Amino acid sequence: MTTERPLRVLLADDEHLIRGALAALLALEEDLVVVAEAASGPEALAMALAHRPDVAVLDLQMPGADGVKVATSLRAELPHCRTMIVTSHGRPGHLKRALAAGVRGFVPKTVSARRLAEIIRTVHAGNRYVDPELAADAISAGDSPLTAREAEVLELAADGAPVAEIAERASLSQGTVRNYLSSAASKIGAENRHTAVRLARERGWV
Amino acid sequence: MTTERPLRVLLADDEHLIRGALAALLALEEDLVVVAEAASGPEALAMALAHRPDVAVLDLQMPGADGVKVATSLRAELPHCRTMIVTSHGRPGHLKRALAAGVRGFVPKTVSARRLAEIIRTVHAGNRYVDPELAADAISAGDSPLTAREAEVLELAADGAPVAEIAERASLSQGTVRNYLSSAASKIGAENRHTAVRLARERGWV
DNA sequence: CACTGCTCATGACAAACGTCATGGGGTGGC
DNA sequence: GCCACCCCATGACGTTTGTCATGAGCAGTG
Repeated sequence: MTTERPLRVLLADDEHLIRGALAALLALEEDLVVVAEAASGPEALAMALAHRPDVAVLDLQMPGADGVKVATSLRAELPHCRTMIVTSHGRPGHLKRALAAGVRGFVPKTVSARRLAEIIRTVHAGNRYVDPELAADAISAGDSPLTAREAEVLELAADGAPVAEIAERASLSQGTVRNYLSSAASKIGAENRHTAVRLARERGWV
Repeated sequence: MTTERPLRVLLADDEHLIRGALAALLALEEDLVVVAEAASGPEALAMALAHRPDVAVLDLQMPGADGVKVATSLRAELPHCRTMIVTSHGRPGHLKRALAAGVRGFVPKTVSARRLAEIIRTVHAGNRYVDPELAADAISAGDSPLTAREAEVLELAADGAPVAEIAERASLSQGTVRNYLSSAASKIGAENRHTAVRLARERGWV
């Protein structure tokens, strides 16, 4: 691990404080070099295309496009580049979305920098790494019992919009919307759609 | 700034990655020394009492007790210690709560480490610092138009509970609850209580 | 003291919502 | 080809909400 070509890393996080600090810590690792930094989704994509990193470390929540979206685009445009997600809130749903997008690493920000460096190497080697606790959460939350439309309608109900508005935005009749909301709520075990939205959010089903 | 006694800093953030990285960056500043780190609210309090820092840099969201609660306790138990909050999401309400708790600095995590160090010095010198953008948000959100009971009832409605449950938990009649919710929603300009809850949250009125 | 504003309540009405039964159309599996 | 399951809709029903008018008790203010 001395004379080898260093592992090129892209760092994307909208929080300057964290991104800078992270870059500084990763720079301490001899075999890693941070070749680019980005503060938003689109910027991350542009930087990746310009600097062609081996591994892209993406924050989940960024302006423009979140980490998973960036990972999806990256997979298409820069297939050799491995992607991993670092996040503060480990919702089960995010993990699922990320894995579906071809992300190979998923870690909470509670890990240490040294550990993160190890995981970057693991991911670069072609292996996967998912934080055990997050994985356990995802398993215990189970798979979503909701159908595609139920989930969609529930999402439209998220900000407290009345049925009429949801119906219009989904191009459905009001009756249909109420049916979907009703079945979604009963599947989730909620008394009304508002608590249903909350619970579905917590379990990563929307 | 060479022979002076260094400025003692406590760092509290539940995200190990960020806390460690931050400590490393602040260590680069000659006049600052991180004397303690904590990963939770209670731990932050204990560490502060043990190490008596000059400035406590607290994350807003931590397990156990959030940054503002810690600041409140700190103010009582360690009055000479200045407190400041660093946060990812700058909700106007948080800022108001923080200032009321005697916090002297309030910054988003989008600032650079160098800037943070400057602000730590500013706060230590007895001055206040509030991120201009967050301050503007707080001002534009204005003061809450809600009466005490309206806010209380709205809060009980936060998780989507039906009126009957709210009435029971508030020891009010259902009719009264509906009146409060109605007037609160109309004051806020929301169509129903659920959006009212959301908007009130965003503006820091609950 | 009159006035204003908050608190709490009741009753009543319309609108919105949750639930159920029912049915047609589509897709995929066995 | 049958069956299961999803998608979408309609109509009907009872319940929950939102809104309004009204009024009593109780501060605090000028």
